[in-house]
Amino acid sequence: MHSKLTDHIKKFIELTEADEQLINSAVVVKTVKKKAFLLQPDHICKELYFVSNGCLRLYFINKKLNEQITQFAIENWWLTDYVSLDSGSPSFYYIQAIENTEVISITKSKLEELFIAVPKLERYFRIVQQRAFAAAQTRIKYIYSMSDEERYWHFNSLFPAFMQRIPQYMLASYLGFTPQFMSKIRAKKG
Amino acid sequence: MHSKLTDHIKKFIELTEADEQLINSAVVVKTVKKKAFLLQPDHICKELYFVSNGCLRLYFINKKLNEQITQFAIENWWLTDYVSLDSGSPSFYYIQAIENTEVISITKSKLEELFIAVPKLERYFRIVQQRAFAAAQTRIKYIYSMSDEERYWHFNSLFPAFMQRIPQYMLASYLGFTPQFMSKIRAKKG
DNA sequence: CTGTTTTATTAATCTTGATTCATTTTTTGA
DNA sequence: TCAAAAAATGAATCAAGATTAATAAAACAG
Repeated sequence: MHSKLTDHIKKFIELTEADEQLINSAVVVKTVKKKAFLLQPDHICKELYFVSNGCLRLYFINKKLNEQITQFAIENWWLTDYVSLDSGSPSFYYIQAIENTEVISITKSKLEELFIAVPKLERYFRIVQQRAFAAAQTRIKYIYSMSDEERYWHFNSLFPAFMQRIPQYMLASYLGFTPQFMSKIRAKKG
Repeated sequence: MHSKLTDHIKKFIELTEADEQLINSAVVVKTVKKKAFLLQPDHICKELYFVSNGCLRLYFINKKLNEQITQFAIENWWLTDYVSLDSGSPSFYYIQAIENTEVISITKSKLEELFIAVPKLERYFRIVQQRAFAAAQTRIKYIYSMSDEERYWHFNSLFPAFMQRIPQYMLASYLGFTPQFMSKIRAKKG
């Protein structure tokens, strides 16, 4: 019994058939239509989402009442509001499907049970979290070492396929500038 | 046999006396004089540092040849360049002591051995990494929802004691603006 | 102590990217 | 298939914070 999730886990640790069954019976597969929400502000985030198919965005509404995207998640990425999940405090975020999406969802409490039943999963999540933090370190470095225009071209060169997949205004939001400024940049070079 | 590190670990998981001995014999205590370096660019980062006393900063030199600080670490915080550590690629960063500092240092390879000898340490590091990532999520939210001036006052209200501890120009660097702008802000209100 | 380095301040000018508002193009759903 | 909504573009003006340059104050080493 395998799933996109256990396939992913097996890239990092070994799983027995029994482990896989424990994992797959702890999770729930959810199909999320484009524009549907998995999390909304003021709700307490109780689940982690592993994208098996499609694309999610994490965003909040800023003081100017604009959507500010802070993360995307595509296939094989985990997404959740760890602040709300860890502390039990209400979230400030929306998690929304950008495309029709399939996620493998696990609740915080089921995950804690799973860590007891399959302790080596701690290792998998330790590695995943370490990589996520490394990515965040790198992102903060980019934020503080490139202008907005440079970050646009940089993102462009690193993830051309992803850029085809999302509306431009969402990338502008993620990169922290306005759609108008993005048009200006694009008009210049290409 | 305890240390500041095992005390910290015991806040998250239980350790036997034997576990503690294994941990403490895998690590090395280093005293780092103010302004001394634990990591410099072009070197491959092979160690993780747990600050038992003092204060470190992680920074790189940006295109304008200024120091850009991206992280601080005080007592009970881990600091390393996870990108270089994970991938074995040369680092872009400096890790430098801001004060005379004592760190508990462990190499990547010793840590891997320790994970085999004391598997429950995976859980400790999983939790530590998850919190670090949650902090990074929050930081990115602040970067994209407050002006530089707002972030200054916000930091000021959250960490007044830490502000006493570091030169102002380092905080300006961490917050992503110039010392001149910081003086302007301070002259206004406080 | 005292000269030197490090840190902080002030002010004038300049730049990047925001804002506002209008228009055009593309996508979507009934 | 076509109206309506969503997404992208364009241009004029504006503002937050950078740059430059000079000075002042504090910390430090010999």
